[in-house]
Amino acid sequence: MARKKRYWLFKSEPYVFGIADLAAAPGRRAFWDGVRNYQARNLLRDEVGVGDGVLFYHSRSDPIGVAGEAKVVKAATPDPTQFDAGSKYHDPGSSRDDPRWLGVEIEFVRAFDQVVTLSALKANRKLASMMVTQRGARLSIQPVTPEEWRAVLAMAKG
DNA sequence: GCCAACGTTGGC
DNA sequence: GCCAACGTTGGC
Repeated sequence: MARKKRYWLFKSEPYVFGIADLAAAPGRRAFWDGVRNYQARNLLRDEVGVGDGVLFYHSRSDPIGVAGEAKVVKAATPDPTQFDAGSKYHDPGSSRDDPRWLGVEIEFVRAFDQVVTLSALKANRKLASMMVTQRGARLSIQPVTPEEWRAVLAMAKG
């Protein structure tokens, strides 16, 4: 019996790495690096699995919101940027024997014709308790319920 | 660019 | 182990 599919929202600043970059990546896949928050790291390590659905969210952009859909294709492995002294994600306190930071690999599924904006998410009563619509929700890897996932995809069609 | 909200650090 | 200071995130 396969594990149950889960859903997530991954935040990214599109001028660093956006849905278009994922679509243009080799094999339309990319390693999700740079997560440097323990709560997000723990989700990647313990909860995020192959086959899970990902809402690709653009933060600090215009428009802000969910820009497309991706899926997890490889479970968490050590994030190589933590060992790279030239990377802005370098963490001198992490060792190869006991890596502190992890990342998963995701694959492009589709870009929405129009971004489902944060203001539209906030206006949808079904999404009143969705994490991303809450004030001050900074977590970069957020759990999404199946109901929220369906509601967001329905908005993308509309 | 501002700044509120949040996470982390470090003195005690 | 508390909590003030500091650094970062991210909507506006």
